[in-house]
Amino acid sequence: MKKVTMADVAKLANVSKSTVSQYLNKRYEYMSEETRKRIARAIEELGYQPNIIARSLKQKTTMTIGVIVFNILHMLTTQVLHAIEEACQERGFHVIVSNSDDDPEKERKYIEMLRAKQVDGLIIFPTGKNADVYQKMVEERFPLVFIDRMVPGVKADAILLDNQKAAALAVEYFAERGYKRIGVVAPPPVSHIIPRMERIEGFRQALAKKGLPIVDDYFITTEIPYIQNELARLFASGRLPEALFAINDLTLMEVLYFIKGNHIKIPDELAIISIDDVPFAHVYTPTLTTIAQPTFAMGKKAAERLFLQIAKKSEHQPQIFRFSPTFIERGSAKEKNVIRKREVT
Amino acid sequence: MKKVTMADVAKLANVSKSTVSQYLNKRYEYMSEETRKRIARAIEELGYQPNIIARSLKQKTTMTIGVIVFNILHMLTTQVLHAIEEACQERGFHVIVSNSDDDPEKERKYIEMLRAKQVDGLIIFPTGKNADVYQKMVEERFPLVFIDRMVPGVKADAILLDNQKAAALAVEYFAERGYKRIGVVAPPPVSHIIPRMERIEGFRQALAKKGLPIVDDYFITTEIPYIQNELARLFASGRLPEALFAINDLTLMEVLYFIKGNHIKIPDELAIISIDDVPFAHVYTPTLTTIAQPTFAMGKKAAERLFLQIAKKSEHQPQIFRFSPTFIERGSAKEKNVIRKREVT
DNA sequence: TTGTAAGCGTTATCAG
DNA sequence: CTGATAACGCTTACAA
Repeated sequence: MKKVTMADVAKLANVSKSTVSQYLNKRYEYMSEETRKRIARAIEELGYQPNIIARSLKQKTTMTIGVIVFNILHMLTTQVLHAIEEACQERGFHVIVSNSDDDPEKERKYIEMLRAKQVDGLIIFPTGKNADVYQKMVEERFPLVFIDRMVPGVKADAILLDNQKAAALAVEYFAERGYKRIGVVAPPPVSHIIPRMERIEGFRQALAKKGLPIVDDYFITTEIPYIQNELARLFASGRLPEALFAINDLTLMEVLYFIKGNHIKIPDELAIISIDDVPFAHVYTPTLTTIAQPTFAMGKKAAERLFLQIAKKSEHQPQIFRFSPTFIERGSAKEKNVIRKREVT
Repeated sequence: MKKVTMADVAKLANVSKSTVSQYLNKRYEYMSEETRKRIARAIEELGYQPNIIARSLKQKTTMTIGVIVFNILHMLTTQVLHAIEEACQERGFHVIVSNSDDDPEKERKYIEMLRAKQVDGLIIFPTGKNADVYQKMVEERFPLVFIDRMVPGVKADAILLDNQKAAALAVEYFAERGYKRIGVVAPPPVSHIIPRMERIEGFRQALAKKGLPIVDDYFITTEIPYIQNELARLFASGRLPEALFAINDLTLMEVLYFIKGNHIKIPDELAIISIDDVPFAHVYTPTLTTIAQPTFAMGKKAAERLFLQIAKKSEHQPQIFRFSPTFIERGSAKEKNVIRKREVT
């Protein structure tokens, strides 16, 4: 498959490459109707397709951005990706998606590769463990925005949920309905995963603020695969809380699985609120009360901030954006201690 | 932000660009220990990063493939994308993801753009409406594989579910358990969306084969937003079937929503089987009997076939791969007409 | 209004 | 073992 190049078109149309180039870049203002047509015909005839790689080399811009996610199967990821893709589409950008699998090594390698490929900017759901690499990028003024997680000390744009508020929303809702023994389910808090810390800490503080007991046993913070065990142990000992706050969709799934396996009734025996408005929340029985992240808005904002940086690399003031969660009241948490008839919610 | 190039490294190391190039491509066989070290040091010192764009221009290969999906929020898409990404990762390829939104125009534009960007191949979840464009690619021997849907007349690799079998699996399961009035829920059958046709037709044929009545009213084939209405109309008229086959995750959600709104009992009043093993199938009440697509295997296969084509463009025999669905028996369809105690499944 | 020629940062082909 | 030198396909001054 002989690639046809600009030179071929030029030859056929009897003009020079530069004229063809002008044509392609729609600068036909100073071009005779005549030549324009000849070029158009030549292009048509040869089935010419410009080679953007060559152009990129010259222009030093690829109209491509990279997105590195740490968990491509996470619901938040999918939705944010969707928003980013859409925003890019509008501006003629393309998106290279890479999955770091929450492995800092992989993440580092991807950043390097993507930059070698000359992407115009990077949106990262950071593992949090490559502060040096991130820092280098901001020093070089390479367009960068973090999303979902941020990295302390690295002065870059970050798009985050107001995690503390999300936790408070859950606790307050429970508290106002008479729940006292409230637990949280999360992966282990580790210092470089900020949202996790904020959600767990926010939960603790909200509890304190409401004057509710803080019981260590009710902090189920262990890796996803062990959550079942932990929950089972509590249950067996008869010390299960009355309400549970699941800090994301993955932990929610574990909680639901546990509940199902043990024939526990929601919300009567155990009330549930989770962050992330899972797609089946409204068809589940009972319907699930959740705290939604504005995923679409977040993705869009991330893209916008990136474009801003790309447009004027120099004086960009990095900023942290906290998005407010939305409380979606459904049926998995209700007034406590009220006898009601059995109903489908 | 002066980009440091190979020339800079060469100068600092006191060698020529070609030598540096050799070094970068790990051809140090014929290189003195001495120069190698000098180059390494120079690279280190300058923080040199190769520019892959330049290399691509020369080598005519970008180590990048494009994936065009028609619905980025569909569960199948997410999972297949994950598999593709992983396969690419292993071979050092990158993936540009684009969403055609099932709009042929957009799809066409994307194909063009991506090819202009010199991607080494394309994996497409086709809208089905751009036969001419697809055809041109196969004629040019441009690496291409279709997934999920295929395009009649276009001789390209296609990775598909055995849709007929999937439908038969559902019908047989229902039939063997005494269900007679079985319906299907799907978007409208249109000739260019093959899996839809195959699933609906497969359903019809399986019904015939089992000697079950084929009732027009039980073919609920309308756009997603109208499914509720359609279902409601049937329900109001008292002619709701005993069992429903949902042809994908999106239609399943509609069915579940309807059921929930009308307090219908699964499986006693209405049994359900769907294609796509939704993530909440095992925590739903009752648990959901589904027909899973081997999404991961399909994505992997798609990538493999594409790499095969990329490796030896010339003699590639296009092939259609039919993947067998897996029946996952859970609780949303049971023996019919048997009184059982109420149980949590 | 159009052509010439010099890059862009690599790789590849040959000499040396 | 190393170095010139010519591509790769396009853009962009600068001429004409």
